[in-house]
Amino acid sequence: MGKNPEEIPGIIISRLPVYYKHLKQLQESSKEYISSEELSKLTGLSSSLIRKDLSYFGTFGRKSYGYDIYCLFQQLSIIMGFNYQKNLIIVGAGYLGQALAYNKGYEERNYKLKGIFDKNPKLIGLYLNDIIVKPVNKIDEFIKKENIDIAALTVPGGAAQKITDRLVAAGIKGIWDFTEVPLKVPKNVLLEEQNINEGLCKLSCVLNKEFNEEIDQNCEQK
Amino acid sequence: MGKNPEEIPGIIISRLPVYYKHLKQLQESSKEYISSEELSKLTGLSSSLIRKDLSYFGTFGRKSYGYDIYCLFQQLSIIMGFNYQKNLIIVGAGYLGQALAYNKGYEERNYKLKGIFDKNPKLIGLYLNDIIVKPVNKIDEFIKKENIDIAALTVPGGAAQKITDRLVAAGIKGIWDFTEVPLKVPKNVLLEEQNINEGLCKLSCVLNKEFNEEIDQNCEQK
DNA sequence: TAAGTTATGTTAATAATTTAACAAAGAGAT
DNA sequence: ATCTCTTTGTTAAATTATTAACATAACTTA
Repeated sequence: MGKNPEEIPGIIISRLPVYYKHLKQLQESSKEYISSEELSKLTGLSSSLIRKDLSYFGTFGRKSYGYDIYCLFQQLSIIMGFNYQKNLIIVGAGYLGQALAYNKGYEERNYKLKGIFDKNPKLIGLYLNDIIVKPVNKIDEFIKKENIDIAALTVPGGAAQKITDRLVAAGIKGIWDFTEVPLKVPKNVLLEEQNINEGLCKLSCVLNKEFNEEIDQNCEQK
Repeated sequence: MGKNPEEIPGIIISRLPVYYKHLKQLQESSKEYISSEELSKLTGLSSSLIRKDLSYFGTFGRKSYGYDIYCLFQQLSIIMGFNYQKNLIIVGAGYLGQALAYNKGYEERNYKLKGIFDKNPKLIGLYLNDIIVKPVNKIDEFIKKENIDIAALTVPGGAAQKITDRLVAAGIKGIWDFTEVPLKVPKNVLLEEQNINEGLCKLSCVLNKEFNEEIDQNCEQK
């Protein structure tokens, strides 16, 4: 049929990696099928929600068996676009950029790390995971020639918007943004904010809540 | 009053770092007040939603002026628990662990990096951002003695659950999880999954959607 | 001091998401 | 072949989240 104009709800997309992670692990077991009820126990999501999420993309289950683990994993891979190659560059070869250079997650998702760029002369020429760090002034040409789809942005906040504009002008399709500053990109460019420190915010926010509740309880007891 | 038993909805918590980021940047300008309407333009969230989110925590605005940028920033910091110190350790001193050792985000959020652990003898003894890498067998004692609240987990997937159990047994309050595997923790321990590669999933999922739509359109034209 | 603006905080309406319920399909047992 | 059991995919209900509307408060100008 082709559910063309309808966008996949972001909230569903955000759960796909959860299913993916568990199905990947399940493949190491001898289990062949898994029910939505079992998946529910593993993921903490309700079985109803899992069935609904999956049914959004098609009919993958088998009545009274459940889902074929291998097939569902393959289907999810296709849904998440892992079946064709995406070309990636890293912009900023500091500590975080280096960690991304050695990240193990690219291959299974069919991302191909094509280049690493920095403006610091001390880093240029360095090899990271067999890829040489190039000067950032070659970046525009490289994006066009090598058909780069996605740029991981790990530059200091002050430089971020300027380099972003440049990436956009060169035709980048998506930015995997590790900076801490608000970036502006045109609507046709994807911006995926991967703010590391957001996790710290959530953790202390909830810890703080629990901490305050303890205090409240102590007060009430008096 | 004390809104005790009610938990802060996760969806609101997830927007707090967005407000925080923009207010931080706004402090560099000479602006003193900002309206929900202006914040809406910056964040892309509706002004109504912004007012509602903020009103969840109290009455911070001033009629016909808007919000005092500095005060709101301070309030958000308190809400997210940045007003008291959280002690942090990094478990796993590989590339990602090293990047986290040099992460600049701790100080402003009042996280204190107290220790780094690894089992690899080649890494033990190494100094990362002036902190020595210790052997992982000292970790239990360290957590208790140094009152560690949060552990950043950057070990290989295979070792993750085992070390998690150990952290939990030692009394850790939260785990900032960078592994790719599903972890099990008891309900009283916070688990914040900071899966780096989730961003790649979302990016290619949406790119894939657009790619398929282009194909669909080409087919229809025939 | 009154009229006109601005922008909040909150209530009401709408939309999105999740859960619950169940009919239908299929498998296994008798 | 029939009965029972399992588990899906889907429809309906309940819940949660977002947007729109507006009364109220406070500032500005005349």
